Amino acid sequence: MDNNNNNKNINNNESNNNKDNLCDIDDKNKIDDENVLYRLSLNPNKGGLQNVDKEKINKIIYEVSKGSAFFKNAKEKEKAHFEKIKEIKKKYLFLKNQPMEYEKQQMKNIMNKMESDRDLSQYIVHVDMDAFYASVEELDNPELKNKPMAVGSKSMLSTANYEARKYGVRSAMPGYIALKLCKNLIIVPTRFERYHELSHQIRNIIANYDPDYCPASIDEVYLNITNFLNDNPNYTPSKVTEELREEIYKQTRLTASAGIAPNICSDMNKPNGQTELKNCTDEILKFLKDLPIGKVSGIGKVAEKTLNELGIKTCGELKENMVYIKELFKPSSYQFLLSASLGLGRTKIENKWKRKSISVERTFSNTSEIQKLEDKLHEISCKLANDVKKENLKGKSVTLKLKTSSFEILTRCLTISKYIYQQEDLYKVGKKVKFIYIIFF
DNA sequence: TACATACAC
DNA sequence: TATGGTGTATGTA
Repeated sequence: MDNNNNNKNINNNESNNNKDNLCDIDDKNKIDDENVLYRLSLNPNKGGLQNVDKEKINKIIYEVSKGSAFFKNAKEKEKAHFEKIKEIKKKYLFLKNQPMEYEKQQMKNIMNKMESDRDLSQYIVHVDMDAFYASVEELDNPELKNKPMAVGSKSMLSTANYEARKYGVRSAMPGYIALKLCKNLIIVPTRFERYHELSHQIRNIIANYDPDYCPASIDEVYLNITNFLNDNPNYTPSKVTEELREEIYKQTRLTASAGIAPNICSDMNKPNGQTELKNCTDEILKFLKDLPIGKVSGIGKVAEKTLNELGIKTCGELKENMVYIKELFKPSSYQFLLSASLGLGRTKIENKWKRKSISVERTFSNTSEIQKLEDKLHEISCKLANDVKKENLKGKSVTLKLKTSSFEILTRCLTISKYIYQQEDLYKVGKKVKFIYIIFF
């Protein structure tokens, strides 16, 4: 009997354990996959419209993606990140149990110093075109208006109009997945020349308010309107920004959104809106207090998740935890996060951009034929030589980047003694980096 | 210098 | 059928 009972107990325990283990594995996989979805930037929570059925959208995206090599690769990366987070968490818990009195005082001093250096004299405006590519397509083809539409291809979308965003369609989403979310979605191909043309037009308008404006991308500009305000005392920052946006609309029939702030710029009121943050420390800190850290430019999916795992979700919480961040992160990350937590952005707009690299990359279907790879190398070296010639550049470091069929990215780099710029030389050096093929065969 | 990772758009 | 292209910064070895 005893034996039997014992056996039974053991059996029960074992089966319970097994069951628990299975549950754990199932749950863990489920959580992992959710994390992967989030990592893929397909989480509709971020940016865009709020009134989307997030659950439904995520489910569709998951069903389409889950078996793919792309998803598998993302999952591997997610696992690696999870390990890193575990380490950081461990250190964090340890630090949390320390008094850290000295460090806390030190952090207070650092913050006070930075606070007293805060420059509130400059009025910086960040102008951002609404769904730029999509809006340009609607402009040139009004029939597309009020219909769900995205710019790109079945493989990849650049932008979606607001009608399409209601279905969860987003930039950086493959078109074929977008079509599952919205079967009436119209996908139009990109026309970069046209976007550049309008971008140029928009920058000319902006130059009237600050000739030293700084383009941040094809559809985004930073400008300093302090001088303009001094020269035109009857204007307020809001009024300048309104007029500027109106002028853009008048001349291009495209809408822009803007953030006005002394040192932190945000696009809280999109589309076709603007938000002003007064040049006043209290208002800046109040704004930051509940601002999700992921909204800060420079904090992407990885950093956001790392911080979230430490229980830090807002800039206010970030500020409160800076003592620990200083110990847990690398100096430059710490410096960046410290500035972000205080809302210290740029107060100087500089547009002395100097190119540091130039590149060409092409994605092609899976192959392991050397000839095809060499043909590709030839193709990109031609395009690169062309671009290099246009800008009168030369270089002596050549990097070859390879994406495998499992979406792993490998780079191999070779630095040579003299500067080159001709296609033949680029191709030759590219071929020299051939041990990249060895990985294959 | 070589390579990887993160980030923005 | 199918998950891009260009450029920058930074950490690590």
